[in-house]
Amino acid sequence: MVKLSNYFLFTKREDPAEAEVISHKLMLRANMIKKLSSGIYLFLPVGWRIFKKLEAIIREEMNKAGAFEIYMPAVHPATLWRQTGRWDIYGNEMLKFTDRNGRECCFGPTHEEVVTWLAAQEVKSWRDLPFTLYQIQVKFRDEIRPRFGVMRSREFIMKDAYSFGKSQDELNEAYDSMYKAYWRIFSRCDLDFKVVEADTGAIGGADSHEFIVLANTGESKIVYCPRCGWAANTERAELKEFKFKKAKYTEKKEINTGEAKTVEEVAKKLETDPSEIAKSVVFTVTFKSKNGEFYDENVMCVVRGDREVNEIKVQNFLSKLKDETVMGLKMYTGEDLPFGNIGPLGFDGMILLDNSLKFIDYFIVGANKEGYHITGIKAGDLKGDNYHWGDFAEAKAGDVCPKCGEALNESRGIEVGHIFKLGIKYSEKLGATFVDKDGKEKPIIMGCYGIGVARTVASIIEQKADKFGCIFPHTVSPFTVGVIDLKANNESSAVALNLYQNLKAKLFNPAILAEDVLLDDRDESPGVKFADADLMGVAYQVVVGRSFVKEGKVELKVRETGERLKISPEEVVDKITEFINHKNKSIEERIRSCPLT
RNA sequence: CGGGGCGUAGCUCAGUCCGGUUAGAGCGCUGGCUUCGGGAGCCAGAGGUCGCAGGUUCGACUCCUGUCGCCCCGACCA
Repeated sequence: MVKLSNYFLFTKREDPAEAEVISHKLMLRANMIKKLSSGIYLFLPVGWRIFKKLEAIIREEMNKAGAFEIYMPAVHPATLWRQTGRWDIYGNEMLKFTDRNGRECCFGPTHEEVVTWLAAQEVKSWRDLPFTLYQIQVKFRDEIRPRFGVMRSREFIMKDAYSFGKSQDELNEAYDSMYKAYWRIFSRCDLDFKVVEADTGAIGGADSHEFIVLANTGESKIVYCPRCGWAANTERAELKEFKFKKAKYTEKKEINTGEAKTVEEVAKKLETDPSEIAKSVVFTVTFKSKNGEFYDENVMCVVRGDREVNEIKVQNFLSKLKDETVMGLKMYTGEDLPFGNIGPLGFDGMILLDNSLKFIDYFIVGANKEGYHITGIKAGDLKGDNYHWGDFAEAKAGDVCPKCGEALNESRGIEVGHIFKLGIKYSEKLGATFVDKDGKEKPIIMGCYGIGVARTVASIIEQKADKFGCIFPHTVSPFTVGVIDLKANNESSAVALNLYQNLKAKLFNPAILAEDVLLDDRDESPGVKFADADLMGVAYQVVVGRSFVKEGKVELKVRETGERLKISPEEVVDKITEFINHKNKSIEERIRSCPLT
């Protein structure tokens, strides 16, 4: 029985001071979540119902994709994480502690180590493969700055899946099947999302895609091609060519640029385009060598002046080049360099040159001397053992699509899902091997696949909310139907109760082990009831009030479209079923648009 | 980790600069009456060790020191 008169719901009229973005404000106001401490939240009945409905969708799709559900512990021994080297790499984001016996532990930020340990324990033969395991479980990541409510919280629940196979083909197959499952999951949430090529970050591996919900408040930036559909995270987007520029200064010459330091200042002073200035940035890069020692090295990165350096690309390039782990990089802060006048000619150290510099005939570099720059430099002038050409620039709108040449669009979004082809990165280190048909012992080939469950809920709100509150499709709405009893007269309440009984029998939802219908029987004014139903995002609202007294009809309102119908109480169940079927059809259509079939 | 801001009733905030009786408002809450289609009205009421700990002072919500918590920005292009 969900009668609001005795339900646990305390909605707020005003925006809480602590919230910045719409989804966070609404989740707090609708009493879906409650903050206990920075980045740590309780889920309350309304919020937990939404969560449970989404969780059930995820579980259903994972099972349909052939994955097996398990549950792994939150607390892990340090030894496992030391074996993969991630005890250090994960750094302060991992919550570490020591138990009463002095054993070092961590609260798991992810589960590659544990699940690979499991596979190492159990898998022996090629006959045992392939399989995919998943769990919906709590994680802890001690984020630098938790933000936006449950969108970036420290403790959070993630669906994480791990595939194990004996060949690249089997990995590809598992990867594609997760891709399709994710497509179905986010389609069933009625989300507008894009799948983009992504960087693999701390998890590691080769191929990777992110599922990004388009929203202006998102923390991810993506570029996508309006013609061929190619899309990538700007951190990752491989750029092959740039719009070619012609330089104003073609003569090689040292010139006085005085106080001009930034690219913009120098370009203004020389009355030319910023793209003609080479932007030189020096990083202090911390490496971890094979024998576990940390050391720093200064590396210069040079991009065309209209570009920005992409640190992740720099990091990935360096770790591949040296075959060592890059722990991180910072801007170099030493006093010995003439900042604003530094350049790749005569710099003592490794120099990374971005391909964008090849798309201008001549450019201007810092002279490594206070107040001076050198004009008329060609890409060919930068030669030597310490020079490395590569892709180090961040993609942005207007860039050339590497697949078809069209100008790219840029958008912001929220990363709700991420899939990786891990390969043998973890299985090798943790001894997860199998004996193949040829009698040889080989490492298992792995993939991993994650969804932020609460983040997905927040992103639905973020993308759909209006001035009245949350909007959900019935698939994840806290209540598919809300019967609002305005207590117009004695008879009307009986009709409302009756409607509620009929609907809840029909709309019992096994996902939440409860009926999916709400009865607002509170002694409140009509405005309060309408406002609360809208705030929570009740998908279909049946109002029993004035029109019932006048004409014996109730009003059916569709939250998403605002559409209102006056119908007799007998028609309500059929009409709602009709709306739901219609919505399901459009969701089906979205599912069918998946590029993988 | 650096910078900024905030902490006063359940919530949103005044008051603090310039120390001085019983610390305020709106919303919410309790009781009563009226009302009943988009956050109703009137009346009566409850609710606060002013984040915490020290200090200065005849006197501290107010000034000083420390501490805890929360939020925002930055930690990236010289």
